[in-house]
Amino acid sequence: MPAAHTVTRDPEQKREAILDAALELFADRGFHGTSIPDLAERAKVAAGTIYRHFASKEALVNAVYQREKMALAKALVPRDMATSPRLMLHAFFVSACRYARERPLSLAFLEHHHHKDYLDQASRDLEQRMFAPAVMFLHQAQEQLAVKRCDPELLIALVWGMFNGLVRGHEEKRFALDPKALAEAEECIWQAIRA
Amino acid sequence: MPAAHTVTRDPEQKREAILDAALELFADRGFHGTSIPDLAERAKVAAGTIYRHFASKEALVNAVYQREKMALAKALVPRDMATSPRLMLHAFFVSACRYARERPLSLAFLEHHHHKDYLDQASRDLEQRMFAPAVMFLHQAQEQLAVKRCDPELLIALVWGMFNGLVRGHEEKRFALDPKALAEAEECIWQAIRA
DNA sequence: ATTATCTATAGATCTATAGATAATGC
DNA sequence: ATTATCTATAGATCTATAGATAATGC
Repeated sequence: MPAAHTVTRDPEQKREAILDAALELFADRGFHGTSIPDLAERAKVAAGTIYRHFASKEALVNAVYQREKMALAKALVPRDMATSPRLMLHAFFVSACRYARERPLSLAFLEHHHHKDYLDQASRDLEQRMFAPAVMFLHQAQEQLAVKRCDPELLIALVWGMFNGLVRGHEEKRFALDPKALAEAEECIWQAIRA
Repeated sequence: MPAAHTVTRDPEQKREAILDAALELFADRGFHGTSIPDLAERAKVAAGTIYRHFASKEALVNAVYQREKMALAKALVPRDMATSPRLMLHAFFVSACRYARERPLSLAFLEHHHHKDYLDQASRDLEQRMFAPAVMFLHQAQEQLAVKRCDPELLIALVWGMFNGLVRGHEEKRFALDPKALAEAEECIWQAIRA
């Protein structure tokens, strides 16, 4: 049994603590706005310890990016492709809103660090994988004549743009996102893409 | 006539050169990612000169923010309120796209510096003034039963979100914004908000 | 004995300013 | 003579590391 003042020594736990602190501070102040001592203090870890887990500050931000991007991609993957296009959009919208509610810092971090020059190729590649199921769904829905026959990438940009606008407006307290507002927003998104 | 190696000494011109350099570098690398020597080099000015024109780095970024936000607000103000809601949206969309095409750095800067903690009250207040005409237009269009009767702020968030998604997707070369794609996108936006 | 962590700090930045220099106005 | 600009640098950061310390495994 360790002494009372002893802190955790499980390396994996420290690593997670550093990643969690990095998510919070990078989301809040940005990459260049956050210093290693800031991160160390928030993670309750010495500054030097960070460099035992990550080769550099850039390697750390890439690790956070990949962890969060994969978490978001997983949260948005559809349960089943069998239902109607309208119900598929509903499922997507509900999943996205749940993620925004449960992991707001993750979404803010991903928005702020999108396509920054310190992100490496592995981080950038996750962008493609994230929207791949959505592109497939849209193709299918277009063949059923349920969705407008534009470039699926264009439709995705519009839908994701609306969702981001919604999240941002809510964060800035320009409107509340009660069930009524969410239902209205979902219907707007559907009208935007339906054939 | 000044000697050949002499650089400009018009203070107003230096000030503009500093603001222009700041727009470019802050848009590209962010506030904390840009140093005073970086700015001085880009503006072809000595580092000390920047502090003669702006009290601090924060005062400089606020000056850029206010200049660009006002330019965008001016570009988006409708010429006349007499036409139909559909034509009003068309005029807005055309204006926004022209701004994105002609001043891409301005739009990127405003997106990246939106609601950052180093922005002062004067910078934040411009947000309200920018969307005021849009809110008025939406109220009017709702009374004509041309636009969905949701909270106008919600509709603005969706429309502006779609426009941002469009610009970002284009920057990332996920799709081209030729006249056909622009017309399709405009129609999606209209379908999203129409009654 | 080995390995993770912390302490302390080297060396390279960064913001901001003080004082020297050069260009204009009277 | 006055004012903008530049040069040089003080002082406060920052990233990253070297070496000391503390916790575990054999």
